[in-house]
Amino acid sequence: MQRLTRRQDFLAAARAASQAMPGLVVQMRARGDDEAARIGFTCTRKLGNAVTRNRIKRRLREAARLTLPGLARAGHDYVLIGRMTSGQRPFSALQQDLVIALQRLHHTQAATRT
RNA sequence: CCAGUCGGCCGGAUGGCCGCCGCCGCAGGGUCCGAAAGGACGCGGGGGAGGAAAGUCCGGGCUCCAUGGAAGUACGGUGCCGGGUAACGCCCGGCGGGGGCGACCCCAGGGACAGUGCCACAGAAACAAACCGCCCAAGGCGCUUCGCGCGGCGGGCAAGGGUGAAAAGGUGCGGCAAGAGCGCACCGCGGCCCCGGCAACGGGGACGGUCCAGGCAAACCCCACCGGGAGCAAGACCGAAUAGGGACGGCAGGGAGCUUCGGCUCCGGGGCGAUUUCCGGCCCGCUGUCCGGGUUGGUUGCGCGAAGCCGCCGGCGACGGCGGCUCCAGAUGAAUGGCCAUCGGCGGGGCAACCCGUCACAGAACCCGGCUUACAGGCCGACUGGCAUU
Repeated sequence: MQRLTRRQDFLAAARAASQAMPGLVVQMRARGDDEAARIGFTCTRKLGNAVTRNRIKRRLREAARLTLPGLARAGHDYVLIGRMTSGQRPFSALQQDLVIALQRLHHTQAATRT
């Protein structure tokens, strides 16, 4: 899955819909095309030193790798944001957080569209 | 065995499933993304965080910019001596001072007769001082009158007390009215000579008592030596559309004047705003090809190096020389992982099997050499002081 690399894309995603969960925050933005879904990760310095931030980003990436291919929708950008809990939370729970967040985002999108 | 000092090293291990990023070999065919440059997708093999990767404090390599040489000024840095090194503010070996029974540890450790400045509080005084004091003592008064006492003009002293971080070398003897390097001895200090050492410095000798005298240079300063600036977002290359720049060609291009025949000037003309008139503003044609610059983007710089390991030789050592072997991360919104199992370490519980909890500091970003700071736990070696034993 293609990664987000431009600051512009991250800022656009931040303005769009977001869903906070115990282990992470997910942002979703509809790009308005039919291309494949893309994904980005954000870990701020608030989360800790470089080792902590790296670990959180890797767990988020692994969760996305295992979860997103079945759930991500084409034409959307997803940004996963790490939280203080992302490093210690059991991996299965973190994965479940991601699934629920995606379901909720898709649900509210469908509701506002109609 | 206990206590301690110094130096070096490690800093979880093994396996399974699923992933990520480079490299090499094979294949060189196709597909996809992109305007291009370029990138992705196959099979096999192998590699993939640290001792500090950190702080970004020094020294270099490399790159661009600047620069004729030398000297000076300003600014910044360094500061016992010798050596090591590409270089250093680093390291090694010495010296001096201080601490420890000792192994050993600590020290910005040039200059305070070049000058300026500061030395809080206390104290009389912090650079040439006299508070308490010690001593001599005029005139005066009293008495038991060739003396003594009271008091003290004036003067001497810096020993004792007191203040202080520091008060003008220390101790002792002599000396003196009282004292004082005033004299003497020893110690300290200073320059001179001799000896040892490459040197810092050490040892010895005779001499010096105006030994005119404190500390701070991490206050300014003086002296000696060193130093161009910026940094991989350095720099190099590739490179579309659009706008703008240049060259060449094609088509269109009213009149007059001047002309060195290339053009120039004036008048007219056309276009732009919903439209008409007036006034004002802006523009001077259309099109094709090519060139240069350059944005998003891409490639490179980018890892064979002051490299690592082993051995021998030289050196007290830092280190150097020779020989052999090895190839060992290369990301760029940034790979080096996620999950699980077994073992291991530590803490707690239990006689035990075992159970529960936990696993330090911390993540490469152009590359090296250092310094500093952080760090659970552990290993090895040398040495010191005790105790015990033979």
